[in-house]
Amino acid sequence: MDGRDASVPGGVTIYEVARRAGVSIATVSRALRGTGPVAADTREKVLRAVEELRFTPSRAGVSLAEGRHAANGIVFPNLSGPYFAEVLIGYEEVTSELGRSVVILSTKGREPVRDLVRELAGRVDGLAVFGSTVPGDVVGELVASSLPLVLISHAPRPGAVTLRSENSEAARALAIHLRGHGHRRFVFLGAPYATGDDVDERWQGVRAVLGDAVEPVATAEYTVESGYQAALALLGGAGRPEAVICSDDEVALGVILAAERLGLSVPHDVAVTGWDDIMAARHARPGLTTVRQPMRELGAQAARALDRLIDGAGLERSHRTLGTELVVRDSCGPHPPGGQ
Amino acid sequence: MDGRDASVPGGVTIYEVARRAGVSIATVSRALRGTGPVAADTREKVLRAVEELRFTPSRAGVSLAEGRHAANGIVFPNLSGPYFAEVLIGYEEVTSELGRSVVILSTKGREPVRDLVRELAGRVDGLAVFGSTVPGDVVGELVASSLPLVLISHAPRPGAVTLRSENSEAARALAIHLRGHGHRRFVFLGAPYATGDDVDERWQGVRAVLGDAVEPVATAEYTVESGYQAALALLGGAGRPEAVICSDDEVALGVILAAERLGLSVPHDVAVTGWDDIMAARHARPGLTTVRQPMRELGAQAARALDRLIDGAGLERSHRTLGTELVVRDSCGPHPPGGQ
DNA sequence: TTGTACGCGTTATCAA
DNA sequence: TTGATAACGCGTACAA
Repeated sequence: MDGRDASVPGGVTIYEVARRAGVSIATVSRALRGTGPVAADTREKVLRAVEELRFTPSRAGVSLAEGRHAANGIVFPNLSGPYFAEVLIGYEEVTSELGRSVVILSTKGREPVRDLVRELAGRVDGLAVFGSTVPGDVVGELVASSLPLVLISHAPRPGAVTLRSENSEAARALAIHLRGHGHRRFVFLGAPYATGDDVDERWQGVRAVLGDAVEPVATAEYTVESGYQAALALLGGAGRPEAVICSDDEVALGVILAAERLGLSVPHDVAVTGWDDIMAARHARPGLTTVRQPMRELGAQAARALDRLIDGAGLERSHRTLGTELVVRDSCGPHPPGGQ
Repeated sequence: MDGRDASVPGGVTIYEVARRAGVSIATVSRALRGTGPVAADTREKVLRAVEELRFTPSRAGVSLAEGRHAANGIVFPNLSGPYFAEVLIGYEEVTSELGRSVVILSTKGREPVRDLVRELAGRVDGLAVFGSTVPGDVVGELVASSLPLVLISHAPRPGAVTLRSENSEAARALAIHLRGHGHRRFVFLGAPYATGDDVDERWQGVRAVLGDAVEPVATAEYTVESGYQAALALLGGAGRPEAVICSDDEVALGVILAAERLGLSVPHDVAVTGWDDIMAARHARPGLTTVRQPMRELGAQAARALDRLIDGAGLERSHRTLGTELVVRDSCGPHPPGGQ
């Protein structure tokens, strides 16, 4: 028993197993994969040799011969907040269940994104890409290529399978709820970066209801820190809005922190809402009113769609929208006890 | 221009590029990799053909020829909390910078972990594995194999490179600080699962200072929810401890929630401390006293150590401990204004 | 400066 | 039931 591994460099090969078992490599392959007939005692010999040599087929050899990598990739901007991590959890779980490995790529602050994506594309059978993580032309290149592709949180796009959570209706419902609290002057904090992305849909939905009563204000990023900084300016000066509708929960948590810092009460002095329903939204004080988005399910469905695409099970529905749910807690305004 | 990709199945091959450019595959390879001499105009022709055909070398072919995967793996239990995600961020960043892809594997709730790890091991040049994610015999198998291996948050182990944050001293410092607040009856919530893991070191350090004054209490998991449930029982009954020292921040946040639910004030009625200094620790109310652990750095150093191991730059220090820092906020007890 | 040809580790076809 | 052997796509001595 020598402790060599079957990794590419200097690993045990199928030839050594074959020699040790006194058979040909074809027989070893058949015995291991269960393809084709193998006599019971022959199989025994082979399995023994495999065990003694600790043989694992070289993945590169298998990939080359099989014509597939048995791996899928996923591209996201970063993993700092809960959102992408949650989606990744769902994606990894399903992909792994389907017998494929998961290769990740974070694009945040990295330069030739095109090269990185190409490199990744070359080692997987399919790719899931978050909207807004990759320049449009690179997406175009991917779409043009024959590589199975799913775009997460992305608007419908011809030639690609897209997937996202519902934004517009939930945004309307949220705006209506806030107006019901009697708020009149709103700010949408975390203004959208790109037309058609998730945040843009939320903004459009909110504006459709509130019209000129809501003003968009940008943040540097969709993070707690950015929300905090933006809110210090927003809430500290004159003309403080009555309600701050945030692009997402992290920004909203930053606003709550800023309000506390400024000695303002949420929701009495200012109402705050988020989006996503990350875990901290429930734990925040006051509890954060938000829109729940099925983050893991988003990743899981992306993985399943990709699998179907790879297995070429016909053309599948090219766009899918997952349901969301308004979660009313205490940050949006006072509710009568026993009510909603 | 035909939109075929260079993925394994049916991709454009180097032969087609060579034919189109009117050269041999050797020249194409040289032109692309910069190995060996190529005439300027020849290179032009090759690059043009590459662009027109959208050629990307098949990763499987390259891996087989080069004898390396240009990919590293990482094994963790799950990605639910910030801890593993943060370490992963550091790991991915450095690994990517070093020109390698990152393949992830989550073991939580998955069954033949040994098979999954073997599968992963077969497609990477090196592996980072969190302590306690993989059965001991599987770790043994990995150590015995020739695959470069780094164990994160793991005790020193002959034959493997290990890496962890400092626990014992910080735990002592924390315990001493708490005793300084006048607390006398302690619970360590989130009792260790395994001897020698991070939490065990924390527990040992705390007990070394507090002796019989501290009692270990287990939680189902190291999560907010588990901490919450455990704390409901712990704080709701008789004999409530004066201070709850938690295995990590998430459990501690659960305790704070439970205290609030029970109408108890932190730190007045009960002091609470965590470990890790995740972002929510700062945002919690009261601010959570904790021990800061350099999570990203842990991942980054694991990646670098693995790289050195792979490039065979001699035997490197086989165990490394990263510094931690006691972060005193308000959850551990009242501090004089202007103090600490 | 360029091309031929072999090797990398598998899978799978086709004879035997 | 088994064994030669031809792909698979690429890198690279070695020869030209």
